[in-house]
Amino acid sequence: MAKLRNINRSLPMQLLLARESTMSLFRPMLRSFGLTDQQWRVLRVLAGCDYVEAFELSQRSMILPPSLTRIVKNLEEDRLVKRTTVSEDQRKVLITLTAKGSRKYKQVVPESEKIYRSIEKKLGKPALEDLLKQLVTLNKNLEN
Amino acid sequence: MAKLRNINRSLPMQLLLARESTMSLFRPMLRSFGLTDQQWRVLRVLAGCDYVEAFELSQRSMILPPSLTRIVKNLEEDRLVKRTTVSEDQRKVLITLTAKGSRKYKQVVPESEKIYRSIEKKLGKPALEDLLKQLVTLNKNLEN
DNA sequence: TCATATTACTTAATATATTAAATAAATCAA
DNA sequence: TTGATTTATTTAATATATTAAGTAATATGA
Repeated sequence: MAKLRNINRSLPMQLLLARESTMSLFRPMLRSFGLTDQQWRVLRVLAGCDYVEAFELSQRSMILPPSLTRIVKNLEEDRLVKRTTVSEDQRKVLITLTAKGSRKYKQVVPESEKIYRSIEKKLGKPALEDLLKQLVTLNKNLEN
Repeated sequence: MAKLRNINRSLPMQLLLARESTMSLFRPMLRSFGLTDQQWRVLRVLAGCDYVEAFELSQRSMILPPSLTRIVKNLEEDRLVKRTTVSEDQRKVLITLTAKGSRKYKQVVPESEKIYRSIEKKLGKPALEDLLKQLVTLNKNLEN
């Protein structure tokens, strides 16, 4: 019978496993701040600039537009972000962090970095750097 | 303000991106066979053995038990898998591939391998091997 | 042996992913 | 200028993820 490669030799499976091993270290911390993984990705992008268009936010947070609509709605109900429209193009939606959102972000950052450093310690900084470099290369080469 | 590392230097984000770049190559093919990513992961594990307990299937397909319950139910409705219980321990559920499921698996395998080889070509076999090795190491070292 | 704990799985509730279709504003072409 | 197209986002429908709680079968210990 046609045999598929073993899971240990499957790039998609190893990437899934790696993503899970990694996120499982951050998840409890994020939950303790009342944030889902995706909500944190959104806050993180918003913290880097004054406002972002929905489409760009979708790209940069790696969340598809339909999911983003709901996530932003929930974040808005929690008063962490604010949606506005820009008069020059009424189709576009701009999203910004509120003061409360900014405070939340600042609370999470040091905890996140703490976990990141513990990962660096477990893997070794050179190995981590090397892995990151290879992932960036892969992402560039598989870009559609 | 406390600043978080850039996304290009974030292991979780690069892993997410890499997983997406990779899966986006397989997804259209799987959909053309009427399979979701997760359904394929299940079929793939089942193809490797006569029967699997639900818990082991969950582990090996990287799908949490509550999701697996529904996925197996849907696969069962499509007549691709079958659920049975074993009398020695009535709590356990054994899942097996049906003949139809096995045929589906055999149809997908060569298409999957074709895509895999195209990835090997894009990245270079040594780079891919190296990346896989590093991911396996990461997964081992971050194991909880 | 019988109450208690554990195991294996399912249900439930909420959040997100994916694909397609809908909507409304902006642009383009005749 | 107006009808057709494109763009930006939202809605809808179905599938999956995550966490907590529930259920039934099995194992454990006094």
